Amino acid sequence: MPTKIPPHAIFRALANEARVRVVRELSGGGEKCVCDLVAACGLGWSTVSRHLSVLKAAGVIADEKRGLQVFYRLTLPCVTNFIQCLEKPSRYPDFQKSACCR
Amino acid sequence: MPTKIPPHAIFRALANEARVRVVRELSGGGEKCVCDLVAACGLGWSTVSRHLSVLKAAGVIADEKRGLQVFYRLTLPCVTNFIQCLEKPSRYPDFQKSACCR
DNA sequence: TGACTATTTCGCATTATTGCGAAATATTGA
DNA sequence: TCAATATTTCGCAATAATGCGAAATAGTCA
Repeated sequence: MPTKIPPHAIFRALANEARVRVVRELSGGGEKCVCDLVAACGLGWSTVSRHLSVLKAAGVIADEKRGLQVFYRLTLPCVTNFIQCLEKPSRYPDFQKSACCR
Repeated sequence: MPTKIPPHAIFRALANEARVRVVRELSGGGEKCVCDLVAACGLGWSTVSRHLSVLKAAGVIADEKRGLQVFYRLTLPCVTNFIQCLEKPSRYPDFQKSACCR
């Protein structure tokens, strides 16, 4: 059982456009190899690899090596839900009336 | 209507222990003055004030001045839900079996 | 074994974040 | 108007994050 990672550390792991893009790519439960994620991010391999290690250290994703390739998958599906909530058009209502994430 | 703030910017706003603490203090829909939040964070006034401006710029909280004091409230309740999810003990299961945020 | 492929690690330069204290701003009440 | 209170803004120093390319590592296959 991994050590408990505090919420702000999870947020920190997600506080980057490329890392959110990785989460998006993995949303739905599928796996992607690093090559796919590099293509999706539009950044260098070494950069994406480090982003992946940040997400993995935070417990957001997990990896599995098969042959030459490493495949990543999402381990924290609620992140997907939350991102979807953040993208609803009705995102800025008053607390009382909010339909966001409910 | 404020400009749409991308998810990673929301995550960035929450990527700090003090700012998450502020969100916690405001969870439930109540208001708090800056003095309360300074006490809750255990940091200097100027530091907390800047944290509040970061959260406000991200659309996570809103402020209202009444008399000498400024009161803050949460505008994005799904953040509370997400934090609660992150704190569930069953946070690190496999994607398939996860009960997190469901 | 040796070449090839996929990925990670390292070191660097640039930029962003964090916390502080001092100073500025705004509101209230004598 | 003047002083007191509540909060924000500013400038600074220290630390962290970001992206890159080069080099290292690991697995596959001839």
